[in-house]
Amino acid sequence: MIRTNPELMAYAEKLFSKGDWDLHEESFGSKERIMEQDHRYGKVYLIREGIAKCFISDENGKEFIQEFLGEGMEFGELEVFSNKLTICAVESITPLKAFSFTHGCFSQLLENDTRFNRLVMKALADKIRYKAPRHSYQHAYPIEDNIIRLKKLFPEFTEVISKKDIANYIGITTRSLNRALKELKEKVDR
Amino acid sequence: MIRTNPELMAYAEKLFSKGDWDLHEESFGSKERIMEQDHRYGKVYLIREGIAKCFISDENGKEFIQEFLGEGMEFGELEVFSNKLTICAVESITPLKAFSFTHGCFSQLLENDTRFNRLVMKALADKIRYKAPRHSYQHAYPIEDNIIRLKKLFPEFTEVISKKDIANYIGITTRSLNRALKELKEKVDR
DNA sequence: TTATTGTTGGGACAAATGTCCTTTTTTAAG
DNA sequence: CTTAAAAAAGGACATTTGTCCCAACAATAA
Repeated sequence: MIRTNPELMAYAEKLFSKGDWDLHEESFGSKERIMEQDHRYGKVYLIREGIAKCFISDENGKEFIQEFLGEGMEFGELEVFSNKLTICAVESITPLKAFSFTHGCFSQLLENDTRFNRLVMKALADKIRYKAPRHSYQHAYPIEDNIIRLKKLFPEFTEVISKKDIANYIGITTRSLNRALKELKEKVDR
Repeated sequence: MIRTNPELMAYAEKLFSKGDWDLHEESFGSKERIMEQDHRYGKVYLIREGIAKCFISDENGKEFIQEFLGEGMEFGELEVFSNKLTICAVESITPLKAFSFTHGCFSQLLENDTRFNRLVMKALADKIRYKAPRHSYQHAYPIEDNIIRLKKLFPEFTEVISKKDIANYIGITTRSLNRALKELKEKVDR
């Protein structure tokens, strides 16, 4: 549920400590908006510590959460390749520390550092791999099954993430989430 | 709805005609299963001509279509980076011609050909960009709106793709699709 | 402390969607 | 041309989920 990428994390740490590259660390408080949707930025971020959410919102203000980002996850990287506007907003859930690359620096690293290139490529591939079954599962099964699945994957999810965010992640209303949670508890009690 | 990638297509064409690389062309009839889910293959395909569907199916046999692949779209490339099993099955809808790269060849191209590397990277990024709003939209809006949207994007979609596939793409049953289509027509007639 | 706002939990009803079948239409095969 | 098989359309009903509320309970600021 909260995705991480230890390998990329470790490599970024190494790059940072070597200091050859124009790599910075930025800090954010919790609930801070780091990126807006449909905007243009010149930076790629890589989370060093903390949790953020990456989400799309529509005209009616409904949010749909794409991913919860943990250590080693990047965001803002898609815009390096296509020069389009951001599709997601990113907001910190906990206080955050993140590395930031300028687009230029990120591009140069991709070109000159084969290992970095491969790690970023793999990170992209993983994002795709991860999304596919998630959405199909959410459609195909009732809400209850989805919650059971989340609980197995990430037992403490209700403590870290608000009900609203969880609902927006599954793509349902909080009302439906509560209903499902209640029915689940009743089943367990019986 | 049916995705394409002309840039990558053109570049593959060029690579193929130069003949420096171990690149082959394969042909498939319509409704042929090219890749199974949860299997391992040693090849990456790039569609040269025709349309295929890429889908996940669950234990109950329900299919959920991830993408309709047209010219210039790759599949089987994710497994080059992570050495895991396929998450999707791929089946041709129309007769198909496709380039095939061995994993080895694909990897070497990535390492030695900067332009190829960048094109593949961009293709991955586009797959992510494309998926995000699609799923959020499908959740947030009623079926009818989704169909109107598809019609705008791809007016002739009912002629090429079966109702069942369209329903599996939107993540609904054929019954619901028919109901929505009927109501739409009635609204237009009035 | 006292408002104030935000989060959570849930009742009642409406609307959307799925399930199960049957009928009609189209396509393919003999 | 006829028949079998597959795809499309839709009726009737059940179920799920959403909408619109309101109440309880924090957490926060004044």
